[in-house]
Amino acid sequence: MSIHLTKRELDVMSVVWELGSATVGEVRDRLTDDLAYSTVLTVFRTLETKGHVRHEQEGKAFRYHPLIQPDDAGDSVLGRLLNKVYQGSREMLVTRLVSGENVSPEELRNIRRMLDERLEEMEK
Amino acid sequence: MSIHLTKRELDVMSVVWELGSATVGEVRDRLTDDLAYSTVLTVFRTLETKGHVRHEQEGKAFRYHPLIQPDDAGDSVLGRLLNKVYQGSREMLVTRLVSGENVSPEELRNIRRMLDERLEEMEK
DNA sequence: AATTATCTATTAAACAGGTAATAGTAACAA
DNA sequence: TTGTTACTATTACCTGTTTAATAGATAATT
Repeated sequence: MSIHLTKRELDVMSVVWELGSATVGEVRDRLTDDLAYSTVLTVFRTLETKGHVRHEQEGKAFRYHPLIQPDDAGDSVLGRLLNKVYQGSREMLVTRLVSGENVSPEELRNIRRMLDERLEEMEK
Repeated sequence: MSIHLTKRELDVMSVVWELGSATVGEVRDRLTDDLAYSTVLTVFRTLETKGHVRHEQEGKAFRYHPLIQPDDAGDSVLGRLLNKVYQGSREMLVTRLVSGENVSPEELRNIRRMLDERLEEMEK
């Protein structure tokens, strides 16, 4: 049902999503942790086995394409977080999300506007 | 730095937070998955090793008390989710959080009000 | 053509997570 | 006091995750 990614798998998928598609080398260069080439390759292998990416040949290398989107992976985490940590209260979760210094007023206003639109949508 | 809980650890902590404190039996009774007594005990053991709970004797049983709060555990998950899945965009995350059928207009309005208050707070 | 660099494939090993059986212990009930 | 019950302690096993060394293949370079 819901997709679970391990920490490393998420690290790799994150880069793939960001770039649209990626090779082992590209991912390796972007990861903060300095992993061996074969390590990143192994992660891609498992991701492919699980059906989360596919690859095509590009020169001598493989280029990997995502078969799942961020939301697919996010939903399960978000759901568990919501229920197990914030007792199902979206408000509590968002409250925590927007507390902290580095959150700009603009971002808050954007979120508010999004909520307005969604509320209007629901009225209809 | 940030606290990481595994799936089962989170299941157990969730009950402990909800009840304020809990014994192995109490947790076991509340979990949807039917785990052996010793399984739940083992999870408590690791939680205690990691410093997330402490216990005191109560009759012949142990009563476990939380040493971390929901937010402590939530922040790391939320942070990783925000950065790896939603590319740092809180708006994208909240958008996904409030999409879905079972979100009431009231809840959305409450969140909006919370944002208003927080925005006002920032003006000062 | 030979060398070098870059890639994939294979294999494996160390570690963490999840589960529980079994043994031992303490309290309680008859 | 003896048996039963509810608990903790110990130990172990299986699976998945993470990491990488090494070998083999392919492309680029000189």
